[in-house]
Order: sequence, then C-alpha cells, then structure tokens
Amino acid sequence: MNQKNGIINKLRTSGLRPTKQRILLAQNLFIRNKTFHFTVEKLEKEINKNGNEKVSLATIYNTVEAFTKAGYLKEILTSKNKSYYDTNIKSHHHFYDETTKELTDINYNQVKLNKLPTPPKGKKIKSFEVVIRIQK
Amino acid sequence: MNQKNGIINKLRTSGLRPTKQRILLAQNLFIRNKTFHFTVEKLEKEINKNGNEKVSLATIYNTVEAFTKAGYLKEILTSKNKSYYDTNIKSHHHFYDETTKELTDINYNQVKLNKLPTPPKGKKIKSFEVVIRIQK
DNA sequence: CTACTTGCAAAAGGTTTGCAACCGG
DNA sequence: CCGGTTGCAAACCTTTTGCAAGTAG
Repeated sequence: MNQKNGIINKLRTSGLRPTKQRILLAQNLFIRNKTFHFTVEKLEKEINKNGNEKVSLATIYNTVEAFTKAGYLKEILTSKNKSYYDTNIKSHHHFYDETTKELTDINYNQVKLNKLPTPPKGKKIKSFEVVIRIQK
Repeated sequence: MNQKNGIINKLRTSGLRPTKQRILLAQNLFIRNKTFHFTVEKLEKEINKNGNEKVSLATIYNTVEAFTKAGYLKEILTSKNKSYYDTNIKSHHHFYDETTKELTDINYNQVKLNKLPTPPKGKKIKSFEVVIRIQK
C-alpha cells in the first residue's frame, strides 16, 4: 500500500482531497510502465471496464482537469476536436500519424531546437512543442 | 476580374465547381495582404456581416474542408476543441497565447530545428510544426 | 458539521448529416 | 438534363453546468 499512500500524498500536496475516485484514477494513470496517451473517452472505458467501481463521466472530466492543472498530466496538441492527454509531463514531442491518427512520443533528445523566437512584448515562453506529421 | 478568373481556375484545377459561394469564400480568404488565422465561426461572421449574400454555415464547413483537402488552407494545432485554419500553407510556426487564446505566426527563420528524429519504419515525415505557448 | 466532491441529467458548443431544392456545365 | 452543391434543421459528439446527495477532515 505504499503506492497508494504515495498517491494520497501527491493529491494532498496539490490541495486535492484524496477521494475514492481520484485515487482510483491516479492509480490507473500514474502507476504505469510507460507513457499513456488518452482521451477522456478512452480513460472512461478503461476505468469502468470491470463491472465493479464506476466513476461517472463528469467526475472523470473534473479529475483530468484537476490533474492537468496540478501538473500531473499534459494536454497534447492535435487538430482533432477532442482533447488528448499524456501522462508524460516532461517536455517532449510527438509524431502524429495522419493515416492512423495515432500519437507517439518522440524521445526528447531526438529533436533539437537551436533557435527560439523572441516572444511578443510583455509575454514569455511557457513551453513549446513540436508535432511531426508522418504518413506512408 | 482577373483575380476572379484566377480563383475560378484555381477551383477548377482541384475539381471544385466554381459556385457562387466557393468563389466568395475564396476571394475572401485568398486575396489578402497577410496571413489570416480563423475558425469557422469567425469566417462565417466575416462573410455574412454585410446584409447581402449569405452563405450557410454548413456550406462554410464544407468549403473550408474542401479547401483544406485541396491544400489551400492548413489546419492549425491547438488544444482547444475548435478547428483553427491558416491561409498561410507554407511550413511555419505559431505562438499560442494562453491568456487571449490568440494565434500568431512566427517568422519561419526565427525557429530552427537542427535535429529531426527518424520516423518509424515505413513512414516518412510530411511536415512539422512548432507551437510555442506564451503567457504574461 | 462544513466545505469540497460526486453523479446525474440537462444544456451547451462545435461539427456533421439527411434530404429536398438549386444550379453549373 | 445530370450530378454536384447548397441550405436548413435535426442529429451528433464531446464537454460543461446546476444542483441535490454524499463524504473527507
């Protein structure tokens, strides 16, 4: 139950009450071997596939948003009218396969920007992301 | 009327019948001094602002999609659940202002990638795009 | 107890679709 | 004329919201 306690602490740290639903989602999302790319729809299926504990869609939306604000998830840029999230929050980039519409991580050091633009006055750069479109 | 003929030819070239609506939209989109970033909603307001010729929303959606397929428009990546298009189809990058949700072009040579990843087997890179998120 | 959360269902916002009327070639 | 195109309204899909009931501290 160390993992569970770790998650509870993580939630508390961000001012999120460790409710049953949040813990369940956090376990599902953050205890994984590799990066997970998902839409709310996909996550909902994953969470509710076993006939047991159900988490309502609204709560999944709320929670994903809360996790994103807390910095535990990252929203991915796509051209689709659906939100994609990534459990890998480190700055990294993606391949977007136009044929299969799949996203794949690109190892961070495989892309190098050696020139960044000056932001408009009064603004500063928060992050940047490269999407590389691929096809057959 | 040279401009108009040019547009009619452009449409025909792509197998698009030069209808009144398509010509109107093409004139509005392609005869501009500078790049235009828009959503369908914005374009619809622009097109229908003078009480005269109205183009229905569905037709605007159809036409924007057709123009995109024909390569006359480019879809822009954002995290919002709304499609953004750009009349600048050359490879270029964007600032995405998280406060105002505005997109701005970044001059092409202000960003330089000096390392691109190898695409997965059997795929090749079609294009890449950098989005730089800025905030106050 | 109190404030924060959840879940449901309804509403909203953007996009797509079915189909009859219309029009370009 | 014929087949592509338009316009309308309804349908769709994802996301948000209001609110009563539930729960963590």
